[in-house]
Amino acid sequence: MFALLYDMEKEDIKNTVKQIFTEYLRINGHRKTSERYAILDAIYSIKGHFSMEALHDQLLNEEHFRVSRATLYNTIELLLDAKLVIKHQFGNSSQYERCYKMETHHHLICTECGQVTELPNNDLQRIIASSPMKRFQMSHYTLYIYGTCRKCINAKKRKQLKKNK
Amino acid sequence: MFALLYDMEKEDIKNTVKQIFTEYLRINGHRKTSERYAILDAIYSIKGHFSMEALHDQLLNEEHFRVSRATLYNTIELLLDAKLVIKHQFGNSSQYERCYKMETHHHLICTECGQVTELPNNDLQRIIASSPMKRFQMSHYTLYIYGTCRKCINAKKRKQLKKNK
DNA sequence: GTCAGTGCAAACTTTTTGCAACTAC
DNA sequence: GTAGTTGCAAAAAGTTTGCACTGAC
Repeated sequence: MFALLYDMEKEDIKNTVKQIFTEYLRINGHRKTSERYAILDAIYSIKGHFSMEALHDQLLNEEHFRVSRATLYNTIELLLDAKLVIKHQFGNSSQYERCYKMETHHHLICTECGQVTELPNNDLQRIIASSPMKRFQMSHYTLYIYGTCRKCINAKKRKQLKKNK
Repeated sequence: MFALLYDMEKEDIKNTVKQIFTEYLRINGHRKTSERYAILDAIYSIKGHFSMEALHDQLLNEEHFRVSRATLYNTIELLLDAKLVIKHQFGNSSQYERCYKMETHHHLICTECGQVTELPNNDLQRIIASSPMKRFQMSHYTLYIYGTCRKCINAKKRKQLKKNK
């Protein structure tokens, strides 16, 4: 039952972003192509952040929809502009994330293994949003906290112990 | 006189990071090569953030020292590990920045023109540093605030006015 | 019918890698 | 002398671009 409700909500969001995107395309004189809607749908089916490759795979394997990389990059650009997607740059390749109705969260990035986890913190969010900024109109922000995750802390400890034996 | 003092302080910092690096190399069993020290020196001669290309140019033109890209990437890796340099990823290429005795600052990134400016904010810094994080050992963080800079806000306004005429 | 959008492949940019030569230890 | 480092060039990875074809309007 709860799962069903959750799925309905997810479909709601998908429909809403589709409407927002349609409106965006209309205002900016862009065409409504099946590729663009397929890409938007795929993105809003992915839970966390994703790379271009992952998005391409999602489309191909889950939605059985093949698009060229050119179109992918093209469409992401529109979605960024429409504020439906946000771009990150941890690691070596760009990472993207859907951002409509997403809870605010920050990113913990392990410099040992590259794992990215999310850290919700509303207080921090509020403070940053109300931070005084002269001569600058803020649209969004990203906070990346680098360090060592539990797993890698333990791995390091084991390594150290072994060395001292 | 003040300029002189400032220069002396700058030399002080250069010497200190040199010592830290020497110690780092010793502990980790790496060799002390002239390339490594030249790169460190070049980095601490650059004021803000820099790309690999800019660093290569700085070495070639200002310090008259030629190193291969392989060595540059190699050495930056050591400097990151030694916590003497921090890595950013705005734009398309990685940007680096010296971080010994740097005042804490955050980055305002204009999504129109790509300009990056620095925003000092110690309150924010304190709050982030004391933010509770389970199972994660923080080493450093980066806060990027995206939006539109004054120059581009004005440019937009002018464009809008022109349109409405 | 027109032209924005797409797919494809080639080009470009940034970073990584393999290997021979070099040099710090 | 040995093994870590360097330079070079080639390869890899990620992104952009040019061009002919397609399809939204």
